[in-house]
Amino acid sequence: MKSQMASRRRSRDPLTRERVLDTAVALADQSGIESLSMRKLAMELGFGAMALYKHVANKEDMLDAMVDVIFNEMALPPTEVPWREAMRRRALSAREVLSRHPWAIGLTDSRMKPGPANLHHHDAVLGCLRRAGFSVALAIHAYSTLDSYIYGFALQEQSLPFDNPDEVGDVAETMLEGFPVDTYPYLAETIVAHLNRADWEFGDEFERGLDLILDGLERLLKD
Amino acid sequence: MKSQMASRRRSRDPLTRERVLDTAVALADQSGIESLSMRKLAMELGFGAMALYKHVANKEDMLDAMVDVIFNEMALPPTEVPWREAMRRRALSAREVLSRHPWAIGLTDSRMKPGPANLHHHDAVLGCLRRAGFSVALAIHAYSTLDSYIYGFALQEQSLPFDNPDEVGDVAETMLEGFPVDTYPYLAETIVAHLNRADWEFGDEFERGLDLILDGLERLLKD
DNA sequence: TTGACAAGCGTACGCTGTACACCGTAGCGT
DNA sequence: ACGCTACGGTGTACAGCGTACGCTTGTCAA
Repeated sequence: MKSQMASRRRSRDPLTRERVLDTAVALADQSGIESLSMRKLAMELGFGAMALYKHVANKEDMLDAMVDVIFNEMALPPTEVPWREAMRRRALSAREVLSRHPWAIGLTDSRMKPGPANLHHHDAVLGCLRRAGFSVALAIHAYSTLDSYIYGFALQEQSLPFDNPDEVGDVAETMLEGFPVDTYPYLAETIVAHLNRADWEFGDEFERGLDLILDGLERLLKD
Repeated sequence: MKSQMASRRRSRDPLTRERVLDTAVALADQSGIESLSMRKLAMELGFGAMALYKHVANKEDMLDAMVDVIFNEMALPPTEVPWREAMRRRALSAREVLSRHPWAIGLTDSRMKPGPANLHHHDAVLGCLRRAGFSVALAIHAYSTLDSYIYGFALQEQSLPFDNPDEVGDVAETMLEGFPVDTYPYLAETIVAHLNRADWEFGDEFERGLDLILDGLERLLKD
């Protein structure tokens, strides 16, 4: 009789921190971080709002933990390949994860408290570089440059005014109508150029820039 | 008699959109964007909360406009110097502005509506590159790579756990106490290395990475 | 059996953004 | 000179937010 009751509500298994965080991430993915409220999250889980606070100190703490959850999704640099390929794979994975969870990027705002997954990731990346012969200073430099690029690209990608490649043409057209071509001649030129290349994907730029940076780092390492 | 009254309150001159935006930026700079509320902003200006809405459609609109205000602060690439130097100066200016207004970085979240200053800036940068001989595709590539780096660096800088170079030593020490050295050996190594270099500034990394990217772009341009 | 403890609930408080009705004044057409 | 309109600023009100606090209930140890 008790077990019959248990299956009435889809979420009547007990609440856990993990379940809270995973659901919060899912909700943020589908509706945006700004619309994620404790009440809605609790309702989604089938509990009262205050139940969450038994598993999470407060919303700040929850957001920090959510960031660590998505850090956990990013692939560590594989150890069995040369540093350049390892860094490349990690970067691609990081970008992919960040574009699945775009809200995580802006969340670093004043969020200067790294979680364990974050620390572990940092350690793995630094280790990969050090073992490949990078000095401590050069490893920091490489890391800083690569991560700046990765996060920055994700940030830009997220704020593009289109969501998928098909829309590029439409957006370009409406933009051209909107503003005077002679005020922004180069911008206009660029947009027109993309009207004719329906196959263009902003995402492809990522690997080109990444390789440019990796080339530079390789050169620095050789000296 | 009227003019005597006029000087009673420091803000009794009429409200303008510009005054609203400037004060909002100042308030965000000093107390963080998350504590910027319409009521507090209005009070700072010496008006009722709803008075703001005569000059700003809503908070979203205001935030968009604030971003454009800080875009206006960033130096355009100068036209009288070669492209590489022009890009370099623009990048340094952009970073400086973003580090004075850190809240602006995270604000691009879903803020895919560029203001006029933003568009003008884009146009100037693209123009600088095109005039220097970059093809449209290469100009986009260069722009995307540089801006990703600039924004990403600002993002990272903002989320560092220290606010000025003097604190680096202290933070490093407390971090080392906090976590097991053998769990994060490379991280620990890196921290220790910085304990001994009190003169290190994360900001210096910016120019090194920037030059690395500019080197790469120069090579691409030559082909 | 008792007693402690943990999980979840309900209510309430102070804060937020902003819709709406209202008012005084400046400027304009007549 | 008169009246009208439009505009800038105000006050109130409402729904939604994060969360402090006290309560109930179920579980397990002693």
